[in-house]
Amino acid sequence: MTEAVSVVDVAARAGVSLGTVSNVLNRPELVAAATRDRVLQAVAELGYVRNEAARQLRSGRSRVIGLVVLDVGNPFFTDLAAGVEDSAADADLSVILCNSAESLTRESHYLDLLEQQRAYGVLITPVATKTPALEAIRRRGTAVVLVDRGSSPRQCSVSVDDRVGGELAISHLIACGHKRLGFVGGPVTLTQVSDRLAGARDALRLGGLRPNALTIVETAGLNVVAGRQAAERIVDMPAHQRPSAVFCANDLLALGVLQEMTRRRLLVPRDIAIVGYDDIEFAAAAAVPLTSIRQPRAQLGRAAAELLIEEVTEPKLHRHRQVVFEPDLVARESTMST
Amino acid sequence: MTEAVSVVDVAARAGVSLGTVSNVLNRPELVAAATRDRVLQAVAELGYVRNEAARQLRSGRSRVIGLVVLDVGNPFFTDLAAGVEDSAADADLSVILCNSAESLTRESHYLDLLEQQRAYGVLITPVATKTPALEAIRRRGTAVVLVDRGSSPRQCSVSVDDRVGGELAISHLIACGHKRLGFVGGPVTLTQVSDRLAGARDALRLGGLRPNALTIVETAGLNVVAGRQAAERIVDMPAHQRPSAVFCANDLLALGVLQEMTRRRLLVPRDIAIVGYDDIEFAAAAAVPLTSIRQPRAQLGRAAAELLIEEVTEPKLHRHRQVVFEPDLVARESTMST
DNA sequence: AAACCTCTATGAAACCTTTCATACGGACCG
DNA sequence: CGGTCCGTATGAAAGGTTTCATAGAGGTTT
Repeated sequence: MTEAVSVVDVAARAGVSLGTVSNVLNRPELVAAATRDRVLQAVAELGYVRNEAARQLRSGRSRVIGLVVLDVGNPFFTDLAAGVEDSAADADLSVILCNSAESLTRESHYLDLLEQQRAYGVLITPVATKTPALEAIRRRGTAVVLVDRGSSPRQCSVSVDDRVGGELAISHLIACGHKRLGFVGGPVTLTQVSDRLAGARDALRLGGLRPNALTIVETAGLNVVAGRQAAERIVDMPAHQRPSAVFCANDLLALGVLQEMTRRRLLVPRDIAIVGYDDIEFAAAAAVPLTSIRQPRAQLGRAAAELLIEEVTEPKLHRHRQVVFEPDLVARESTMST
Repeated sequence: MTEAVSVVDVAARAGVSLGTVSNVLNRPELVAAATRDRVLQAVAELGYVRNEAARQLRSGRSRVIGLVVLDVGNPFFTDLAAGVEDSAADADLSVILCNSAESLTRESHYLDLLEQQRAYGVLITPVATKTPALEAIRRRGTAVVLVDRGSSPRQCSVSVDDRVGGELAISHLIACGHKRLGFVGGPVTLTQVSDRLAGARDALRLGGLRPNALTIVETAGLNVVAGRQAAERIVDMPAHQRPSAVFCANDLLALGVLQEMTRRRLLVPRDIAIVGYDDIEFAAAAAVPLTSIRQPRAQLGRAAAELLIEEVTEPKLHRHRQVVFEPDLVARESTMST
C-alpha cells in the first residue's frame, strides 16, 4: 500500500525538475540520454504509475472510446468489438464496452457516463432512431459514429445494408419453393429490424408474391427466449395458414425458434425452414446448421473506429461519411431439403 | 460544439460561488431550496456536465471497476459481467469490461490501463497462476478480487469448485457405463483446466478405474475451433483406444467437438458421449443438447463485486475471503443413450 | 571577443473539482 | 441587550499532469 507516487517524487529522486520527468514520459527525444535514463530508473524504483485523471484533466479528452451495444451476449457485438479494439489499439486508444441491453434508460445512463469521462468518442448502435441523449452529447462536442445503422449525411455511420440482407433471405426461401413465409423480429423501432423487414417485402414483390404471403411475428427483443416464444405462436397457427419458412431478424431468434420447433416435434427444414441473420459462430453449430445472412462484423468495427479517429484528429478536414457494407447469404441445412 | 462549461460558469449564471454549485451537486441538503433551484436551472440551461477526471483527481479514486475476463465471446463471461454490473450499479459504480483473450500481454496491458485510471478495483480471471503485473498492481494499493478462481487466504476470490465439477462430469460418464474416457482442455496453465482435470481423476479413482482409462487431449485454448481440432485428433485414434466419452473443459470446446464429430459422421452420444462445462445458453440449443456442468454465473459476478466493494469501503474491517460455489450437472442428450 | 545558436532543463500556470475552515446574518437565550 | 448558535454561503487550497515561455550552458560564427 505505497502511497501516491507522483512526478514530483520521481523528479526529486532523479534530481531533475518535474517538467523534465514529464518530457521523458511524453517527448523523450527532447531529453538528453543520460538524464532520460536517470529518470526512467527513478520511475522503475518508485513504481510510478501515471495518473490518467490528471493527464486527461489537462488535455481535455480521455483516450478511451466508448462502444455502446445492444447486447453483449450476442456474439455479433463481441466480434464487432474485437474489430473496434484492433483499430483503437493502433491509435493507442482503449475501448470500454457498454451494454445498453436494448434499454433506453441504460443507453442514456452510459452516454452520461461517457460524457462525464470526456470520452475520446462514442461508437453506438442506438436503441431508437431519435435519441435525445445522443443528440445532446453530440451537440456538446463529443464525436459519435453510428454502428450497424445508416444515418443522415450529417453524421458518420457504418452499417451493412440490412435491406439487401432481408431481400437475400426471402429470395432464397422463395427460390427453395416456399410460398407462405414468416418474419420473426422486433421491436420494429430498431432500424435493423424494420430495414430487414423492408428488404423481405422487396423480395416478395420481386418474387411475384402478394404482400400477405408474409406473416409478421413481432417479438419484444432479439434473443433466444423471444425466439422460443415466437415459435410457439407460429406452431399454434392453423396449419393452412402457418408459414412453411421463416426469416428471423437475427441468429439468436432463429436458434430460439429452432429449439422450440424441435421441442414441439416439428422437423427443420421439412416442416419449417429457417433463415437467421448475423451468421454468428453458433449458427453453424446449431441442432440443424442455420442458413444465415453474414455480415463483415470485425470489419464493421474497424471501419467505425477509423471514422471516429479521423473525426477527432482532423476536425477541420473531416467530412461525415456513411460506410455501407454488403451482406452475403450462407446456405446451410435449415433451408436445404436434402 | 459549445466550449467547456465548468462549475465556475454555472456559479456565475446562478449568482453564487463555485463552492455552492459543488454543494448542490454533492450534498444538496446543505443548500437552501431557493438557491438550489437557481443552480439546477443554470446547470440545465448551460448543459453543464460534470468532469469526472477532475473529480477523480481530487478524490484519488475513480468510480469504475475493471473486469478482466479470458474471453468476451464466451457467454459464461458475459453472464458473469451482468452479475457484476448488477452489484456495481447498486453502489453507483460502473464496470469496464476488458478482454484478455487468454493472452498475458493483453492482460498486463489492461492492468496498466486500469491502474493508470486509478480504477476503483479490479475483478480478474487471470491467465496464469503467478502474474507479476497483478502482484504489482496489488502491491501498489489497488484492490483485486480473483474471479472463477480460488486463491490463497491473502486475497479475496470467488470461484466455483472446479474439482467437484470435474468429478461430477466423469462420475456421470462412468455411471452411464463408459470405461474409456477422454478429457479435452487446455492450456493446463489455467487453473480452471487443471482443477477440472484433477476432479476428473478423483472420479476415476472413486469409480474404480485405472488412471490410464482417461486420455488427455490438450488444447491451445477454450474455444470452438480448438474443440474441432481436438475432435480430429480423437477420431484419428485407433478404434480400440478411442474414448467412448469425453469431458470438455468448457462448452465452447464441447460444441466444437460435437460439430466435428457430426461432420465426420459419428453419432453423439451413440459413438461418443460428450459432457461440457458452464452450461451456456447455447449448450441446450446445440445439434445434440449438451450435458454440462452448470455454474452460478451471475451470482459469481455479484459476489465478486460485493467483496471488492467491501474491501475498498472498509479497508480496516475487511478480511480476505474465498467464496466457493458448488456446481451442478445438467444431464441432456449428449450423454443419454435414449 | 561579442553575438548568436542549439540543446537541455526549468518552474509556473492551467485544467476542474471537492473540501474545509471561515464568515455572515438572523434567531434565540439568558 | 450582549452573547451564542444555527443555517447557509464563501473562497482558497489541493490534487497530478502537461505545456510554454524562459533561462543557462556550451559551442560556433563573424
